[in-house]
Amino acid sequence: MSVAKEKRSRIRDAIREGALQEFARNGLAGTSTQAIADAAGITKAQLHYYISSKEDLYQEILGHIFSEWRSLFFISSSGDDPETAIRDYIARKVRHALEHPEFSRLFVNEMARGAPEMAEHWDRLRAATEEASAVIRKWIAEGRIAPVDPLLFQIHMWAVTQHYAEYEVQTRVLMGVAPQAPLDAGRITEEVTQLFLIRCGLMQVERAA
Amino acid sequence: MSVAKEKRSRIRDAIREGALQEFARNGLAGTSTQAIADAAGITKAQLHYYISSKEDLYQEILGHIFSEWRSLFFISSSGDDPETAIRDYIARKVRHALEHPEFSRLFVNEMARGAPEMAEHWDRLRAATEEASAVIRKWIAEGRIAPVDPLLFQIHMWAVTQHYAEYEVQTRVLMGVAPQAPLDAGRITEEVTQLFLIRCGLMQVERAA
Amino acid sequence: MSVAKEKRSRIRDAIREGALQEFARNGLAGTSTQAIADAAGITKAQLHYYISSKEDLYQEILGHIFSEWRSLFFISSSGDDPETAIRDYIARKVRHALEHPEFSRLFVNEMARGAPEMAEHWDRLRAATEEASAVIRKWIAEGRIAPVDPLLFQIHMWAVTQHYAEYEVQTRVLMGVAPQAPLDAGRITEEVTQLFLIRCGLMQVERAA
Amino acid sequence: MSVAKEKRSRIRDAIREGALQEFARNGLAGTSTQAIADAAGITKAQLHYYISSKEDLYQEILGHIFSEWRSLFFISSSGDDPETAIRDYIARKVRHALEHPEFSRLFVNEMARGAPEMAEHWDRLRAATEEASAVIRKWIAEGRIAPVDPLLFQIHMWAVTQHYAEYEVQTRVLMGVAPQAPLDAGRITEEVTQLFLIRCGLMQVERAA
DNA sequence: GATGAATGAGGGTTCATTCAT
DNA sequence: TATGAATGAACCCTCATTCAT
Repeated sequence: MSVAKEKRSRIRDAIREGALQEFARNGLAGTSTQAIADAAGITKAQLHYYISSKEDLYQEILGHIFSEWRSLFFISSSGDDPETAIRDYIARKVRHALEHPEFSRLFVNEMARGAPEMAEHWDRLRAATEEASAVIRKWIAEGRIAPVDPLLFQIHMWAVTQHYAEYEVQTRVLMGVAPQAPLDAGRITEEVTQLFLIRCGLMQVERAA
Repeated sequence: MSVAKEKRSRIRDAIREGALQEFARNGLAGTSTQAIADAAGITKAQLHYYISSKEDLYQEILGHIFSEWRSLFFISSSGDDPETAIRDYIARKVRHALEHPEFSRLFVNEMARGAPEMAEHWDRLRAATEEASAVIRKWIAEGRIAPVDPLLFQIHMWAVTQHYAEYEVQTRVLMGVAPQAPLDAGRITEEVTQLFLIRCGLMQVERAA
Repeated sequence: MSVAKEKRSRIRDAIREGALQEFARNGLAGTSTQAIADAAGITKAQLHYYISSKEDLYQEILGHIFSEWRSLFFISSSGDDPETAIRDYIARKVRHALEHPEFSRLFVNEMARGAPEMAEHWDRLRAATEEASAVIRKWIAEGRIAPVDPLLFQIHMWAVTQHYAEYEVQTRVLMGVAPQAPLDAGRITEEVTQLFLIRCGLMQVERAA
Repeated sequence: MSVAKEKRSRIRDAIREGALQEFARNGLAGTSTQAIADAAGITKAQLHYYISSKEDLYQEILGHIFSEWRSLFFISSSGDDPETAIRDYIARKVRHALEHPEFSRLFVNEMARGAPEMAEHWDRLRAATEEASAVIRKWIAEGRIAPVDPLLFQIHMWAVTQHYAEYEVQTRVLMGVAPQAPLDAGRITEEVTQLFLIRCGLMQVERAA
């Protein structure tokens, strides 16, 4: 019984994983259930035994991504000092973008479609963002960082870090990194961190030569 | 004669426009020729009279985007001083992202697929980027801006400005702007400009309160 | 005026010629009006100005072939002696098969379809064949040739000679003749003639070695 | 299980049979998958579940015909005496032409197109023909038959017997046989056999009256 | 006459989903 | 559960023919 359950669970994971890859690559409409079944190593008929429809599977995965991101994608409101919070956030986010680019790709694809499936998630996103904005505003009020637009500051950090997932191919071309080789996470994290720490006065610009 | 030519030209434009919208929304595979025809206000058979195939139309539009971008998307190597060059670049790019978000959306979608149709364009992109990097390096060498990684500096400006096109829906939600209302281009341009000018020492951080 | 007429006539000939080639190659259903127009060196719209429909053009060509054949394809009932009549017939037919194989190909293709368009021609064909049979029967009655089945005798001459048009490709392969090089008409005519002359006692078998 | 397999096998046979009929009638280009599906008594979508493409199905059938013919269409090199070998060959071939005329029709249709799909079969055909030619040459050398051109002798036997399949409609008209009634196989076989036996001295011409 | 444009029907094929076993 | 088979709707595209200029 437990063995059967475990197998079922393994198949479900394989489906989620395969579907994520395929949806991220080709979008909802551009992905065939056959492709998902192949990626999961099962037959198409078997796939339809585990899912109710392609759309539902897509929805489920979107929700999955969303919940994973809530922990990852917002400046923590824990007691960290601003610099630590920002450094951690950027490092975490860059690492995630390089290791799991499919998440971002599926996400941006959904945005391109006008995010019809996201309606139910917007409230939670807005709330989490507002929470982080409050933290930033507090930092500003306490004189711990220079004044910034809290919302746009977050959006820009998000934008820059996401970019490495979404434009991986282009970044490889521009940085001269071969398809399979890893991108230089250190160089990226360093430069991104500087950009935002300097912006809010937590780091000084190097003197010009 | 001229009337006929004009009509033909109008139809061709309608096709390009409609196809751009649809491809940007649903990608190559996810877009049906019926949808393109509808968007262009013509019949499917008529569409196929004007194009040779969906793939070719896609390619043509991709090339179109690419050539438009060459003028828009790189820091000009003209004699501008660094601040003017950066300000202009960001303003131009933000405006474009807000007015023609489909361009970026089609582009990021193509990236997600691994950019199979871009092969022929990479060389030109790399060359243009390298040219801009040379300009930035010169600025650094001349002590006109603080040292930055020239390539990543460009990538990040690109990332932040593109973001407003790609994540328009989300941005609206977070900024509380209704679907049809315009986003606050001034606020965005201002904050983005500050981010990058401060980074390279061309603007000072406001003193914390 | 006469010049215009001549041009029109030239176009009509080009259409017939082109259509014959195409129909012979790909059959009625398998031939597109575009292909015919191309072969005739005109536009598709222009073609439809000259013909009323693809089917009608096909019919016309079939009739054309048929009338050309009436003179070619039956043993002449003129006063020739049997040997001359048979020799002439075979020589004429082999030459025609090698020079205008399209005729036979279109014909056999029509047969394969059940010859739905031939209905009106059958009577004339049967009459002509019967006429020739009468000649043969007379020859037999007069003791000028050995007894043969007059109808089958004709059918077999027809079959063997047609074959060189219909199976030209295969014959080339078997005889080792390159695609553009001419088939050995002399060898073929000689052997075919012997076959039928020997059959009706007008030529002796070579003694076995 | 076995029932399912049997059903599948029956469907496959129905497809092959239906496709053969349709292809023989209208050629590759002129045959629609709908027509094949109808002939096989299945839906178009079902057809495409069993075949990979129309072209592949055509190829498969062509190969099928070809392999069936290898045993049928060459003078056996077994120890038969010449007369038996020739008599058997003709009888076999006439029977086949009358019973399975579609084979020949598809074949001749393929020839008309220039036999683009036959490339891979030519070698085997040439080899088999050459083998039979060797047998005939041996017969001649041994004085068992009169000298003939071995290749053309084969071609002509082939031509005459094929004819009854390819021109069945015309033959019916000329012989006055109603569409469904059987052709007189005996009369045909007899006359064809005489033609070739007489040619090679294995039978005497009847004395003229 | 000639031609670019248009169109309704149909071409081959794929697909998400269901069904029977 | 799992899987071959089936299906109706769609998909991309071509075609014979007509129309307007």
